[in-house]
Amino acid sequence: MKTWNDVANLIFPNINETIEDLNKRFPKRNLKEGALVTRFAPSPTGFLHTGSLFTTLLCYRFAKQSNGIFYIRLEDTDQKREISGSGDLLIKELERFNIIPDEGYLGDKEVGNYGPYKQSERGHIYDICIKELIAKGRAYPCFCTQEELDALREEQERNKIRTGYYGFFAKYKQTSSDDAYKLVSEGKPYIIRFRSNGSFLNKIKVHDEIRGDLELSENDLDIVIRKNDNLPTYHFAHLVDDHFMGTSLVMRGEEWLPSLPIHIELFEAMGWEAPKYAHIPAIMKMDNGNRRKISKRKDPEAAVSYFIENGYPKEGLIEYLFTIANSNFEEWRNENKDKNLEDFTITFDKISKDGALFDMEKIKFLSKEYLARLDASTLENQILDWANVFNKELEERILSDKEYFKNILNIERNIEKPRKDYEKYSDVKEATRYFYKDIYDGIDINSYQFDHERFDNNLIRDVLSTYLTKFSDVNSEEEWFNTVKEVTNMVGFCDNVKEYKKNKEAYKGHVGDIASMIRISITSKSQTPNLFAIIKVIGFDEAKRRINHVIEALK
RNA sequence: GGCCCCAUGGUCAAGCGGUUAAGACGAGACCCUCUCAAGGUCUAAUCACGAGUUCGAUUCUCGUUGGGGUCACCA
Repeated sequence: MKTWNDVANLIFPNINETIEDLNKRFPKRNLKEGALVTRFAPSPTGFLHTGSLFTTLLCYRFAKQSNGIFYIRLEDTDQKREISGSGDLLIKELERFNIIPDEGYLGDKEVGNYGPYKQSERGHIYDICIKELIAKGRAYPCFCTQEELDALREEQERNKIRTGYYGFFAKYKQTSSDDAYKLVSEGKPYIIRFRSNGSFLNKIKVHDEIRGDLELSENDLDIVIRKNDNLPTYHFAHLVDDHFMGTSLVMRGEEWLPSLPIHIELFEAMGWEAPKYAHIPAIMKMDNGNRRKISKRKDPEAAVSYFIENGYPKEGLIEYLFTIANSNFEEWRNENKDKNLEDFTITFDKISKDGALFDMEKIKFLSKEYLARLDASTLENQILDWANVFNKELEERILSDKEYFKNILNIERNIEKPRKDYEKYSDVKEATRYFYKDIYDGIDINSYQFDHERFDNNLIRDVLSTYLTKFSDVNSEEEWFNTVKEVTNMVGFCDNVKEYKKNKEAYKGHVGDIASMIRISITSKSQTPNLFAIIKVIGFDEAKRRINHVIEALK
């Protein structure tokens, strides 16, 4: 007669260590009361997902604000879906968002005493646990073929009963240790399943940090814990890793909630204390009137790289994610505009229970807000960083005269209510074109947006010529605008817009029309920041040259 | 379909048995103004429905409806 212990030894002849040995190798962390250990555990299957960034941001903050540990573990147990190099990329993208792990898988290296932090390198550890589970009779080999499993599912679906490998349908659950031993030694292919003792009819009480007390059906599924590639499934790897790595808080997407009973039973079977769980709602998107989870396939904004490539400041995205993470964040931010994110304490009870619709408008608003509050040098550097990778032409233009570019950025900046012109770095290129002589000279005069309905070329030339006779290099905006008003009166326009509106027939136009002609001449555009500020940046002589240039061109 | 989660304006949401039901984004209006971007002031817009508990329900309970998730040798 063979026992389960014999089966365990047959399957794992070379495993001599025990769970007890592992407990010694990975001792309990010595952290002070309340310190949380959290982790980001990505699969290396592509770029960083906006939803992952969201969850990670929360994990990171919870660890940091409690003086705990945040680490990264690479969940690379699905070799079929793995995209090589994406693990490194994930780390780099996280770094860009100032998420610096205390330990774990860091791309080119690993830091920390609880490794390895790549699941594909932890096979030995899982096997030790599985071996003990088999010896205890809580796991067993299952010899079902994929075809058998498919047939089972089909049959269950046909009979409208719950699908899955459980109870009566668990073909090898009742197989004796003797028979199992025989089948394994015959070389029949198998995988390892967990032996559940649960009943679907029983309810278990579980606590979720976000959702509170929940009543879920007990698990009765004999889930696969070791696949035929000898690697564990997510469920089992989660159990073992989060136990030995000392994770105290597991934050993950709410799609994991249905499998929570599995994890609870797994922890019980091992005799380990389960971590706290917090299931984060998914970020949603409106699609044809229906909500759905944002998906990398359909939604560009589901990839964090979308924001980076398009030149959104990372701070805008982070601020946005905080507003949907904690509903009191916006209020706090409005009262503490200059404080760092780290000064805000996030709490579980302010995390929404249902998924927010992704609001691009709000990100734009927050990005504008952020960029407007930066000083010119910082902004210049950020734009350069972006342009260096994504827009060489812009980079070259800025580098041709950094000081000049900074002057442009400084227009109406260092004041209480700074301009909000840019929502992303990429906006700068178009918005600042006319400041550059060569670009300005290349613009077709016919594209200038003069109001030809009201003013013909002769009148415009007359106005500009008159203006040139009065135009001088003054230092204050008031002085400058007085000149404009003076010219306004000289050419029979009204220097007061309100006055003009009351009595339109008496004048050819108003001071705004005059300013507009000058503006268009100098910038080629009808909408610009403060004209005087622009003249100051490009210089009096250049402004004069441009006006002359337009007078000539309009002949 | 089974199971689970969720439900306040267009969006994010405050509220935790009695409120004129906050605030932010967005929308609209007006003011300011040499245009724009802002800024200021204001407006419109929400408790999914039906029972029950209660003197009183947005709030508590149940049901209905709706939305979402999940049912793999993927995570």
